[in-house]
Amino acid sequence: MQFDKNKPIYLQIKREIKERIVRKEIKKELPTVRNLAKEVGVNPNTVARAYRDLERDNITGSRVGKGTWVKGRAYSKLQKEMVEEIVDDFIQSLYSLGLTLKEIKEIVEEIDD
Amino acid sequence: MQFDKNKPIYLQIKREIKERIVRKEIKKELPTVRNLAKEVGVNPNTVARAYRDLERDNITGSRVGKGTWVKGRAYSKLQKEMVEEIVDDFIQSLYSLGLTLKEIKEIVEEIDD
Amino acid sequence: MQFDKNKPIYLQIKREIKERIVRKEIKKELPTVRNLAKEVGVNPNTVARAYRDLERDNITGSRVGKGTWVKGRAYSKLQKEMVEEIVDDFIQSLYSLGLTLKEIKEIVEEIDD
Amino acid sequence: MQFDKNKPIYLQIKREIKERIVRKEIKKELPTVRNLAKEVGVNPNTVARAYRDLERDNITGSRVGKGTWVKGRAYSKLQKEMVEEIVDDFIQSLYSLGLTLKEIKEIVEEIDD
DNA sequence: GTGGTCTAGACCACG
DNA sequence: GTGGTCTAGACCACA
Repeated sequence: MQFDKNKPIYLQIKREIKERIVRKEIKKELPTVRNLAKEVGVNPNTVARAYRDLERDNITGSRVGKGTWVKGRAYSKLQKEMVEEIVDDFIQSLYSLGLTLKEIKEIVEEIDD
Repeated sequence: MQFDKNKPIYLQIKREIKERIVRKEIKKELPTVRNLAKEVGVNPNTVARAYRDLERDNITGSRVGKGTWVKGRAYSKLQKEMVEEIVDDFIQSLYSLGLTLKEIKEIVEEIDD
Repeated sequence: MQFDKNKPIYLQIKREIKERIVRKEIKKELPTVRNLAKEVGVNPNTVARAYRDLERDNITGSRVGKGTWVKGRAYSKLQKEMVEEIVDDFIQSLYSLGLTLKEIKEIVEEIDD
Repeated sequence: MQFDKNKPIYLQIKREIKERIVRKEIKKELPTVRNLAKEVGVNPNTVARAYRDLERDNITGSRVGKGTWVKGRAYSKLQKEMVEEIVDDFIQSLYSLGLTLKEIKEIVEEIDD
């Protein structure tokens, strides 16, 4: 995995996990701390910190000896929350530049990539 | 001014200035370092650093005793650059969640705020 | 049964058993390891560990083929010990916040739940 | 500072800080991470973790280069929250042993330590 | 084998 | 000088 060196790695891992959950690549069990650490090439502590954050946000649960898993209702909640946040930030950012909602919609309509 | 504590203040000030330029609230003269520092409630050093960055990015020019001003072609360049970056990030973020361009456009169309 | 994830399950089970003894819901015979494991939804090993602890603390006795039982004087001893510990912890915790015994007593008097 | 080896040190530090705030021994500025680490004899990372937790709980704020401080309304909120939690736990624990509110109140009235 | 905690030591950018 | 991040490596108790 490639990391943006300007952002904390543990936050990038956290986001990656959340995206995998929303894309349904992770349905229940998360990789173990050590396995993911090896996979992405970082220290296990760094992955553990991302996992701690996810659990604090009520997205995952864990138990020593049992592993880490996605909580029951996390998927649908996550999907909705993340899309909303991204859209809100987008609108807000363009508002800050003085664009109107009409102009924003026109810009998006013309995207063809 | 409210600052997001996860991002360096000097970068938030820099962005604020750029937004004011794009919104044409600043047309030529920037506030003095001291005045802006007082206005947003931070150390003058922090504002000075933002100003240094803006000059390095060729957006502003300055001379001792003459203050700081927006360079000639900065406005149109800035406007285009910032909008592009915001839109690209937006599309990329939703792609990462598995959405298609069609779905993204539908979401934006339905915004009514 | 609901478990506090910050405490070892076997300790929570141990406590649950002790509470049942003090509440006289268990007078002599303890449930078998397997039955209790099924009842509370954990691995029998975890229950077995709790039972081992109880026996080590001289609260229960067991013999193969005869099951596990509460020892003769355990009830009154347990009752006294547990209440004392809870009360001491309570007083100590409020002392740590700077409250006086008088204030603590007033708080308790006003409870009406 | 003495630590209970059965509980995570960072949680004990967190609690200690909260108690100091409620007792008004800390009014605004917290000790720096490194100073507190030296004072209590643990690794700075351990103190940093406690501080992170406090900030997550909206009790403190911090900035790199500026230090850590108690947030404006944290004191009164903390005082109330901590007392409530301790009292609730106390009542709940004795309920679990089968005591009635009347019995609990009698026990507390008789404390003379 | 699992997550959790802790130490030691390093580096970084902010203010 | 400050908090924040990261690595390396160790130990622990739980399941």
